[in-house]
Amino acid sequence: MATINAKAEQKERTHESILASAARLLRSRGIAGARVAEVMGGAGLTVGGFYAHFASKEALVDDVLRRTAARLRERLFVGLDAKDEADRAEVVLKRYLSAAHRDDVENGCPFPAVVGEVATTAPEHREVLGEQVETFAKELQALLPRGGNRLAPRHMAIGLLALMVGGLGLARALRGTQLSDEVIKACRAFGRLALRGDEARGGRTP
Amino acid sequence: MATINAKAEQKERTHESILASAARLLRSRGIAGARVAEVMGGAGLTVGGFYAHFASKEALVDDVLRRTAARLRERLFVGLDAKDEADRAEVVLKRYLSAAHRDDVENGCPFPAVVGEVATTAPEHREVLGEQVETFAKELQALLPRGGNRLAPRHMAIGLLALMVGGLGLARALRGTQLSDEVIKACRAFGRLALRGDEARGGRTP
DNA sequence: TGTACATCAGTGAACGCGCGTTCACTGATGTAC
DNA sequence: TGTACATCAGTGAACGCGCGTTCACTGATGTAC
Repeated sequence: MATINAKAEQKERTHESILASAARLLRSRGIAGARVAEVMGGAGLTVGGFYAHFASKEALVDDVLRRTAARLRERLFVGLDAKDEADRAEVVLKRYLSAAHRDDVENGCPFPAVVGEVATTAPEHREVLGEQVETFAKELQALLPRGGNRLAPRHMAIGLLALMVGGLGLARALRGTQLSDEVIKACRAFGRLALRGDEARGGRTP
Repeated sequence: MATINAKAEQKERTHESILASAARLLRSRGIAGARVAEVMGGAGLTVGGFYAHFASKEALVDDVLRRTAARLRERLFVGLDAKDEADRAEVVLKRYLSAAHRDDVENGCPFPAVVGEVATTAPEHREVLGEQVETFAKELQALLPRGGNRLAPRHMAIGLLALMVGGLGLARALRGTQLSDEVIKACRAFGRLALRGDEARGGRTP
């Protein structure tokens, strides 16, 4: 019997490296652009072996969406306990809307690469995307200061998410141009204004 | 000679109907999803004739992007002179972030369908997309009230654009779910808050 | 412990399909004389 | 005005290519006795 299951362990390692390769490709090339043969190549394997690990490309994409979204949340929401309650969301905003995040496509947020395709040609991933958007919004909402009075916290969280996804998506699409940098800066400032505007007591000025 | 150029006129009409068909398909299926054969079919023609009108699919997509973005601006920015200066941007926000706009994909904003692909698999359209984003931001900026003091008007315009594109993109990706409606509502409220927060005089509350 | 058999992750070629583009052809329109 | 020729928008089949998936095969690992 040797090791209890050297074979199963090896398979699990392979499975992980396929997922890692797919996670990189999905985020940098989108759903259609993440080709099965290339995913397997990125894991040091050949095409045919893919179906010993996943029922279909669709199943792979769903798995990868869940994992990359979860990893994004971890990275984005870590170490906020030490921060002042009023600053937490602003820290998230800065982490998300940064040139570093825009440029590190392979390890960043999967939403911008995927939202358009789910709307147009890949509705089969709508449910998973919905789950992940919902989870993200809920966790972000939990970080918001309680003092907000003008906007429901859930609306604040969803609005911030849309601003971040829209801003990062545009910035990535325009990568290399001056506008790309402006988009990041503008969305940061815009988000900060909304966050602080929610704290401000004053109504509209006459 | 008969009519001076019945042939040329017919060709121009055909050209327009190809563009109209492509405009519908590009917005509802994205770049890759808007197939040349289907575009021609939508104009009542067959594939082969396409190249009498466009040098390539790439050229068609660029033309369509320019036209659909221009038409969007017209629809979005029309009839605002009658409105109070402070309300104009809010009207645009409501027009853009509406269930009607989400559902009328074929006639709506082309950005959500296209941004992801330009970032991932179709960088050849980056320049045109950049032009259109720039133009949109400039025209939106011109509508903003002058009183704003906390946020540069250009940042306000770009932030609103990112929020709108991100919000509509998410809402379309999640079409048919409750979250989709929430996204629209939340982004509207979020954008309004930012617009009004910019007018408010008060700084942060202690 | 050894030996014969079973399992199954991974290989690499092949399959079927759909795409953008090309091309020989057609027929209606326009031109030359 | 009539006639022969030129033009060219549009047709529809074919081309080359890349994709997701299938499948017969392999060899290392695990099991039975």
